[in-house]
Parts: sequence; C-alpha cells; structure tokens
Amino acid sequence: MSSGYDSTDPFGDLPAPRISDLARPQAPSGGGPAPDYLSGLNTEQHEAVVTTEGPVLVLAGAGTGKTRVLTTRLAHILATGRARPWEILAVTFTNKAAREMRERITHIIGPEAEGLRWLGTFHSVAAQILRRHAELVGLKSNYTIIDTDDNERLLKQLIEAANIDAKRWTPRILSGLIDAWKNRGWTPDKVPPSEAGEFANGEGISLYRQYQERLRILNACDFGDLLLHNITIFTGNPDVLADFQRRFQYVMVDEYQDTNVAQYLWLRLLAQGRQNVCCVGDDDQSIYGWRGAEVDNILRFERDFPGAKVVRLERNYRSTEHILAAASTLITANKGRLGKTLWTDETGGEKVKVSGVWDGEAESRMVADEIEKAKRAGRRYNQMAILVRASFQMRAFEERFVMLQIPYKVVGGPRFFERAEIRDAHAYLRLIQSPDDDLAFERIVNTPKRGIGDTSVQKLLQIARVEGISTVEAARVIIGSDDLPARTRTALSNFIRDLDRWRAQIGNMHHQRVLEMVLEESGYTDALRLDKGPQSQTRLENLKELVQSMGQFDSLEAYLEHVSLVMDLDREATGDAVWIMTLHSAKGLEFPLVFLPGWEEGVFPSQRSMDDKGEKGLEEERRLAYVGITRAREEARISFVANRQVYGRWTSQLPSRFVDELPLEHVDAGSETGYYGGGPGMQQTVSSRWDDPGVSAFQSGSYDSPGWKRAQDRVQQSARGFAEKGGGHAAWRGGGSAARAKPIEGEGRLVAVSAPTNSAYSRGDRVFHVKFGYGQVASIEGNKLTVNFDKAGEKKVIDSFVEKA
DNA sequence: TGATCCAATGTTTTT
DNA sequence: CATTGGATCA
Repeated sequence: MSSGYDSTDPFGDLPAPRISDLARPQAPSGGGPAPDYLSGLNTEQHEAVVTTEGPVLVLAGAGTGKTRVLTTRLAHILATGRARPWEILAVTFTNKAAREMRERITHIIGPEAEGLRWLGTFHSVAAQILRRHAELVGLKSNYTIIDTDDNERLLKQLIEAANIDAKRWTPRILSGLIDAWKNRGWTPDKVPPSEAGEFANGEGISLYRQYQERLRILNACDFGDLLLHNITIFTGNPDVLADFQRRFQYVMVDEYQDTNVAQYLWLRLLAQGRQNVCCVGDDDQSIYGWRGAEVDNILRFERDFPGAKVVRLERNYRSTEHILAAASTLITANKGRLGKTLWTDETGGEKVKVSGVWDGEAESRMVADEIEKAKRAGRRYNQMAILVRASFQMRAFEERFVMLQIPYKVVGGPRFFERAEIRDAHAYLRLIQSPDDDLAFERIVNTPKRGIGDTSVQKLLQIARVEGISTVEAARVIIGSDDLPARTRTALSNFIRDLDRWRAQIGNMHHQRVLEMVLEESGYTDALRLDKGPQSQTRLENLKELVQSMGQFDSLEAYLEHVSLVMDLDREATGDAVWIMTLHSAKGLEFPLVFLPGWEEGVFPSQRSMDDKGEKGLEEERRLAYVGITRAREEARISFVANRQVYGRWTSQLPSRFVDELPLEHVDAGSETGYYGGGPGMQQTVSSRWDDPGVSAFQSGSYDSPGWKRAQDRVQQSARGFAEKGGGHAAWRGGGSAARAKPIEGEGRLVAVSAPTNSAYSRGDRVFHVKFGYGQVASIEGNKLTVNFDKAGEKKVIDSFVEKA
C-alpha cells in the first residue's frame, strides 16, 4: 500500500466512525481554486460530483459522462479526506467496469486508489463479505463457487432422485427458476406458495431446499447465493450489519437500472446507515430484465431514500443531433419512463440511414461494401461495429468478411471459461487442490474416457452419500472391495493413484507446469489430438492459452479463486478489426460508425421476448434499440431484409416496428442498388430498369410489378414517398444513382404501419413468391398478405414480394 | 461401456 | 442448419 495511510485496513479492525469528519465542512472551494479534476464538468455533472452527503440519484442518459461523474465523485471524496479508500463501497456489474473505474481514479488521485478494496462487482464484494462470515450461513470461509455446469449436474441428480421426469422438467428450467428466486431475495422458506406450482407440480421449492442443503454439505454456493447469503447474514446478525454500515461511509452504484431485487436489498441494508448513497443509472438502458433486473429499483429510489437529490445528465457528448433525435424519438414510445431528453450542441452530421434489402446475404454484402468504402475514406476498421440482436445473425457477416479478407473480431460469444475443455482443466485442478470437491470429480472421472461409466459412478455416489464421505474416499473404499468389475476397478484405481501423484507435486512445481503435466498424463490432450472433430484444434489452443493465463498468479489457489469470480480472460488486443457483437454486449461502448442490421419483426423486437413478457418485453427490446443507436458517434446505419434464413428455413420478414418509430426528418431512407439478388426475376428487373440514368423508378412508371404500382399510387396520393414498405422491393430499390428515394415529409413516419388497404390482391388470389412458390391469399392487412403456400405453408409476406400467378 | 444414429431444439447472458 | 442429448445396439 503506497497510500499515505499507515494501515493496510486490517479487516475486522474497524476504525471508530469519524463523526467529526462528517461534520466538518470540507469543500475545497473555500480557499483556493477548484481542484483540477473538477474542471471541465458541466453544471449537472459538477453537482453530482460534489453532492457527497445524502442519497443521490444520477439519471445519466447515454453518452452524458456517467463514468466520468462516478469516478470523479469517488476521487473527490478521497481527495477531500471525507473518507479513506477502504471506507468506500463502490459496486459495478462487470469486472471490466470495475477495472476501468479503478484505473480512472488512479489517474486522478494516484496510487491511493489501490486501497479501494471494496470497489468491485456486486458478486466479488459479496464474496469477500461471505468469506468473512461464512459460518453464519453454515459454510466455511474457503467455500467454492460453483459454475452453471456443476449447478445443473447437481440439480439433475436431485430431480432424478425425486423421481421426476427430467426430460419434461429439465435441470435447466429448475436452475433458471431457482436463480430467479434468489434474484428476488427468496431463500427456500421465503418463496411464496404461489410459486410452488412452477415446477413439477409443486416440487420446485422442495428441490430448491434440497439443493441448498447439498451445496452446504459441499461447502459451496452459486452466484445467486453470494448476494443472498449476505442478506441472510445481515438480517440475522444486526451487529455484523452495523459493522459494515459503519465501515461504508459512502456507497456508490453503477448501472443501477440493472440491479435485481437481491442486489437492491443488499444495497439498501448497507446504505441505510449513513445514507450516503449515490446510484447512477439510466432507466432507458435497462436491458437485463430477463436476468432479474428490476427497473422499478430506479423508479422507486426517491421513495426509499426520502430527500434524495436527483440529478439529470442530459447533455450528450457522443453523438450527432440526428442520431440523438432518432434514439430519443424511438424511446418515447415506452411508458413509465423517468423521462430524460438528450441534447447536444453539435449540429449537422449524417442522418441515420435506413435500408431494406432482399435477404441476409445481401445485407452482409451491403454492410461489407460500406465498410470497405469507409475504410477507403480513411476510417479504421475498429471504428466500426456491427451490433446484432442475436448471435445467429453474426455468421453471415463473418462469412462475408472472411471472403473479402476484412479483419473482424467477435465480442462475447462462447466465453472462454465456459468452454468445456477449460472447465475440464479446472475440474482437474480443483480436484487436485481439494480432494473432496465431488462436483469436480464427477466431471472428469471419465473425461477422457477411461472406462469408468455411468453405473460405476452412480455406485460411488451412493456409497459417498451413505457413508457421508467424499466421492474420492468412496472410490478408495470401492477399490478395496469387489463391488466393481475388475476392469473398471483397475481404471478407477489408476485414476486415484494419478490424482494422488499429481497432488504430491503441487508444492514442487509451478502451477502452470502442474496443469501441463495433468493434461498430458491424464491423456486429456492425447484424446483431443486423436479427435478428428473440427474443434479439437482450437480446444488444444485454448488449453495452451489457459496455461499461459495462469502465469500471472502466485499460486494455484489464487488462480482458482480468481477464475470463479472473473469468468473472463483479458485476451490480447487484436489489431485493427471491425467489431461484431450483440447489442447487449455493446452497452457502454461507442463507435464512430455503427451498423444495426436485422431490424425485422420477430428478430428485433425478438418474438420470444414479446411472447414471454408481452408489452414489458417489447419495451425492453425498444430500450435495446435505443442502446444500439446511441452507440454511434457519427453514423448509424439500420437495415432490414425481406427474407431471412433462420435455422435453415426461409422466412419472409416484415420491417421492425422500430423502423417505423424513427423520426422521418432525421432519417435517410435511401436504398442502395445491387443488394437484391434474391430471385432470378428480381435481378433482372434491377438491372434493366434501374441503371436508367436520371429517371427515378418512382417517376418512370415503367416498372410494372403489382407492388410497384401501389407504391406509385401512394406516392402520388399521399406524398408518403418511400414510406410504405408496401413498396416492397420496388420502394427499397428506389435509391441508387438514378433514384434516390428521399423520404418526403409526411406523417413523420418512415414506414406506415397501417398502409391503405387498396391492395392489388384479394382473398383467394393465386400468387407466386420467389422463395415460397405458389400459394393462395388467405387474408390481407394493409400491405401484408397472409398466404397459404402450397409447399411452404402459411406465411406473412409483403404484397410486393409476390406476383399474381 | 461406448459408438452410432435419430429427434428435438434452438435469444439476449454483466457474475 | 448445426448442435446436442437421448435411446438403441454391438
């Protein structure tokens, strides 16, 4: 500790509360000039920073300097001597955010920031507290934190033991249910009876109880438990709680809109002592409702902390006026917002560009082309990002980029520490370190295959349970008996012998070397090398990377503790490359040029969200759209396709309702030609009609598809311009050099949802569709037809994509 | 016990 | 389409 303090914060040796410090006016403004770090803040930011006493809620819109406020505020508290580093509780959701915060504070106030031992994620802080008081919830302080694999394996055992059909009632469902209960702060006895029927006719709560009991015996807990156990400790032991309340003079919370009930309760307990709590968040960016986040937490802050000061940060320093206007207009469709309006001084810039194209392949072609164009114009690849709703959308872009040799990096995806080979390696390490880690044993006892099958393992578990010993011990017992076939007995005894040998080596060699040895001698790497599977090579590489990453840690123990909480690895920076990621993982980031593909009903907003959560789900999707648009600094490009292949099936797509909610005056709806190569017929019409210089397809009147006729009618009729997606491919193609289909100011909407019903089709018409073949019109709604296709079944299509048959 | 074949099943995912 | 888990057989 290089801080000026002589203490390294011995835990449990709390300094007496320093009432005097609280009472003493310490604002630095009294004497000299304001410190450096305060300069450059705008009025609201400044207020949020210097209002250190009492509850404060900072509503920080996208790009308004939220992180800056948070870090400056914390630095300010330290710099003015209001508290010492270990008296501040500062929680974030991600390790990345915590790391970043620490770095920025260090930048402001120097090495003293290293003393911020309570700056971290909710889970890491809770884990520390739990280490200290584990015995109050029946655990030992060296408890292990189990991952989702272990969690599901455990639940599966319990479900099967209870004679419940594990196919109908899967461990995954139960796991989700229990997690949701924990997120709401419910221990088994607190789960309301109304929830009982949720799983296997009321067995859920009982299984939850059994699960907790198993965890206790294993001296383990899951992620949800970290918070929940904390709450149990606090509410059951007022003295412990009082201790922490006294200790944490200032509490700060990042991304408050994402807190779940358990986190909220936890915070409220800790903050209620001094009431010096500052929560920063943005209700419009709450996108983790499905993970238990409660937007209500932010909405009710003022009720929980009476007299709370609310500061709104609305001045945006990131995006152009058009981007901001697009995002702001879109989000106004949501109800129950706290209400913020982003604004900026900057004027001008590109409007948000919206294009419709034929299919996913054309979309990726278009995006790739635009990326190359931007690159030629001087942008670097890493200034550009493609933000998708779901990861299946990524593949089309990846394929295209590989073909064109555009460098890209996918963020997110399968996480490093969740890969099977990494978990296997960890299981070996865990088992070597603690022989009674039954879950680790179960995981790798037969990985790689060594002839110890399911029935043998069941036998082991049986003995372990009856005798109340660990599974490894049970294995030793069974080896000495003749309870197993000779062959498996030998295999098992070899395995146990290996484990013992490896364990004996821990002290003698570096832990990196230990892992290498184990992977070699267990036959794990050999098995992978023999595996002809397409992934086995990357798996071997991942394992190498794992060995590498262990190097930064002093001991095996330190390493395992770290990975259980930080489920990610700092990968080395990959040079200049386009970012591909989901909207979720883009939160908090920004890019000069952002592509937002796949804005189609069912994809975005996602059908599943709407089915599961109805209006609530839709609003969360809309917030996701808001997050997406506000990632862009200079240019945002939205696109949607008419046909998409999902799970190998062709589906016709309708443009997302979000497209329709964009403000026309800030959007440029010009389409690009050349991305419509869907069917042969399509290709033809494009080339024959559209290269005609100087003639707008709209004006020429020479295009004679049914959709086109209607498009034309409507242009004349209501000056809706590009408006109707009813124009279908005709309208979408309306751009290009010849015909820039500028939207004409009309009803202020880009795509009319309820287009006129003067469809060229009537019920019963026979129609032809390029992808679906022949069919019969079943119903008509505006420009959308429901068609019973002879082969493809019932589909909704835009009328202009079919022809009269 | 382990290989092989068929059917079901697919979001988002901070820790 | 692509992966995964299961049931079935050698």
